[in-house]
Amino acid sequence: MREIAKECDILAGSVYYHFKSKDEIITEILNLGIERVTDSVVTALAQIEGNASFRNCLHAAVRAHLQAFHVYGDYTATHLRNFKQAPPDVQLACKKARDDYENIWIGILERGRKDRALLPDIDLGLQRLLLIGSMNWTLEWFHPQGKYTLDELADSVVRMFMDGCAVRAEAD
Amino acid sequence: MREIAKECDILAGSVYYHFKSKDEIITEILNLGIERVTDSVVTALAQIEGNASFRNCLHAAVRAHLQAFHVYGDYTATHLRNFKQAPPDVQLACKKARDDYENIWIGILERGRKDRALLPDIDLGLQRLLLIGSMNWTLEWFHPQGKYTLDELADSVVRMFMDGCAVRAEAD
DNA sequence: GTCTATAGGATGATAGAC
DNA sequence: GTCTATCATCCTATAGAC
Repeated sequence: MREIAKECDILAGSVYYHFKSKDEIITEILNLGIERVTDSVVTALAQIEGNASFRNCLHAAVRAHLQAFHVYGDYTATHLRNFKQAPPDVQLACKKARDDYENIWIGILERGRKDRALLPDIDLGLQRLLLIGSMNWTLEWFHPQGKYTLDELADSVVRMFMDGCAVRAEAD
Repeated sequence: MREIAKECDILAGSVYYHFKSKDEIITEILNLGIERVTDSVVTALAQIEGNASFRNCLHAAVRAHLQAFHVYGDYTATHLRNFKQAPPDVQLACKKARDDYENIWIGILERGRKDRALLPDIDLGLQRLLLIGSMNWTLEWFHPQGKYTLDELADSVVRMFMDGCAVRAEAD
């Protein structure tokens, strides 16, 4: 609380005029994090043409998700890093926003299946969690100014999810 | 420190007979975490036959990595969850063990390329980080007693990494 | 809306007895 | 090897003045 107050050039006690408790601050930060990444993905999807392929939609969503915490998003990065460690009632207060965001991804992948762009025999729930996991874990190692650009990262994520890395038998 | 001591049925001050500081305890826990997952993967790779395919090797390593923090591994899970937030000198004290473990995965994927099992034009460094990320993030959502078994999880990870989820054009 | 002042408790760590 | 006792500092939060 003292550090937060200092950043605002006030003293610790004064923060309690704006927020009832530390947990209320955390709740607001975590919810802002989900709102930002939701906005980022929704906006990206709205900007592509109506007849874009599933692959292009997926690519736009992946890029927007990654951008949300690597380029703009302190709130989103904080959400990803700290949600699991937050107190139970704080986690509960984020549930709706998290579910809404999850449903966006469920919708994206379901569309892929409907378009026959995704294999019919895979578990979309499991694949979705692995896809999002591969993106979220980039918080641990990716730096936008480093060896790879964010666009290269997004390309690789889509490519691994869609095509994999294996050499296919030529007789396929 | 008081909680750690309680778990050992001693008092907080007595812990300092065994460890110089809290950071020394953290360092030891984090290093144990890497040692355990390293052992798990090395053992799994040693147990498969010498002429096993790259895909089988990868599968064994993936399964061992996931087992290390979902079945046995409190130390490994703690490492994954807390390394990034640990003090700089603690992180430094884990560097060697982490590099050694990373090199195991680099070796696995390089073998895949040498065997022509992996596409020649992908960046193995980037793919490795995405693969490991998709596994490590399962800490956030996977429960061994839940909807999916650990074996199903391992299968899905390998399948996404190798084959992807996209329907391939039949004319390929 | 911010301040001063402080309550009430937790924290990491130490000194010296046993 | 563990204890008692404690230091010095940190923390979240509150009450009341300005």
